[in-house]
Amino acid sequence: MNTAKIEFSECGDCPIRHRAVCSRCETDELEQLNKIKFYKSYPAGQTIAIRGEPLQNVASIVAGTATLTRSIEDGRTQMVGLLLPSDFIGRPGRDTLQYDVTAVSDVTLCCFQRKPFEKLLEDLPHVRERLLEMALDELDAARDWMLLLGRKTARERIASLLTLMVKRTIRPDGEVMGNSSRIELPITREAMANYLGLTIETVSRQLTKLKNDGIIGIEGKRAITIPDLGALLAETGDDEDGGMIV
Amino acid sequence: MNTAKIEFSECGDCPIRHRAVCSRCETDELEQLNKIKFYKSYPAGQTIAIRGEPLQNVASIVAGTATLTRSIEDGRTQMVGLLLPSDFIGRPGRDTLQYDVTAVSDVTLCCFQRKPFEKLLEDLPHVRERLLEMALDELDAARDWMLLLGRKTARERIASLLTLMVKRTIRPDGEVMGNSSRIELPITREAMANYLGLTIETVSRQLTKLKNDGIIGIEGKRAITIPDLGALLAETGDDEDGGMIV
DNA sequence: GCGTGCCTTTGATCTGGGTCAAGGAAAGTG
DNA sequence: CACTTTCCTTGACCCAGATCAAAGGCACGC
Repeated sequence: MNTAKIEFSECGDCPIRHRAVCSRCETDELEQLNKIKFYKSYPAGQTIAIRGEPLQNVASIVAGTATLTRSIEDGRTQMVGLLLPSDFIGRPGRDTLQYDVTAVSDVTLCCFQRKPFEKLLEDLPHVRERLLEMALDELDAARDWMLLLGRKTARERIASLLTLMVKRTIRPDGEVMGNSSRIELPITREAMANYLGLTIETVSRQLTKLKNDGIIGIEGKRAITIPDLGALLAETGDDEDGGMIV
Repeated sequence: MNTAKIEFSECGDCPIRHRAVCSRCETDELEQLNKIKFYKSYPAGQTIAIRGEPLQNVASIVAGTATLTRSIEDGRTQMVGLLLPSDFIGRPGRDTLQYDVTAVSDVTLCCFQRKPFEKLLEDLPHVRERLLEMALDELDAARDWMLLLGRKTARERIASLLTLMVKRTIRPDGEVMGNSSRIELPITREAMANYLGLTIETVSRQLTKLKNDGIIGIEGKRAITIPDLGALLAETGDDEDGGMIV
């Protein structure tokens, strides 16, 4: 998808930049991190890691979209995390992953061998601090998602997801979106359904309903236009302040 | 409820013991923490904190049960966390809370003023490390709950909750439960419903169904007996290994 | 003992979203 | 260009769980 979009330089000298630490890292700290980092790419659709298998590396997403899913044998699947560039995979202090990680688009990771990384952490307070912040942000996001899964209607769920996508699309260039915007859904209907706790049929139906109501426009399979962001926001079921954490 | 059960000495010299740091803290580190700690109690039903209001303190639960909930104006409410003794409330680096915190039973908190606590954190690597661990555990728990909310049937949800309760009941004395056991539900049907993304009627119906199927016994309103834990586990919809993180 | 509330159970009915089934549409492939 | 394959949409029908409504307990104060 956009593997090539983010240059090496964007990932920067410090490999877990973006939401991560590096703005606060000292040069020598970066040196240490750089010594154990390496890049790895996965084509769209490929499994990056499977629940329960020992985890060799931790990584930061440089480009592409990956998903974190949890499922039961009978096939029911729930996405529990959407990983966009700057998100972190894996966790210090755990040697197995609790979830399946899958590349949705072509994905490039900036990896660190877990053991050395953990050892390094002890000397890198900035990184540890940033990891805590990120974990807490993810926790908030997960909890917001719990409200969605437990209490929201199908239409509200779709609207919430689109809102989330818009918000997360803003970030890379730091540009603030106007009232109207256009997003490329980085995921299939199936992934959307798994994220929202719905079926693909319901996702499809609600999308067309939102289109018919003039809340969104649909261009092809993946592009959504949003003529009035406020109108979409009003469909999410959230409080005005738009509590959803991205 | 059991306010008196946990003695001051159990909370120990280090106030965020239990799941928290203190086993690894040095004596002088404990000293520092103790200087800014104080206890606070809330009767059952009382609101401990409201979403959005500035957060003065962080705290560790010493006794009782509290809930973390997120809700929308129209009354829909989703519980996003069940706080039992040893759990932590609040987060360093955020000055407002994202959720409502409510005492379900009588609750005793071990509080720290947030600002001094945050400053202290800089010098207490053990505590920071432990906070990260706890955040990651909570994240895993939240994600497991997402699977429940997104994909499980009402019966599976009830069974999962009971299983969770059993597992969390074990901890305080470290005693391993036998195959059969008895738990006191610390929460009302309404709280269960809000936790599970169901209505109280459905919760009630599924509980009686499980009773009629011999999976559980119901004694009064709050006590549940589980003659065969394996049978209950089989109803949760989870993999055999019982992946649920407590 | 007798209300008065609160929580819980049970019943009857309704409905949002699931399930099953049948077509499109776009992209690749030989 | 026909021929899969993959993804998406649409329709018809169904059912788990929501909603609406009515009783039980049980604990409390008077």
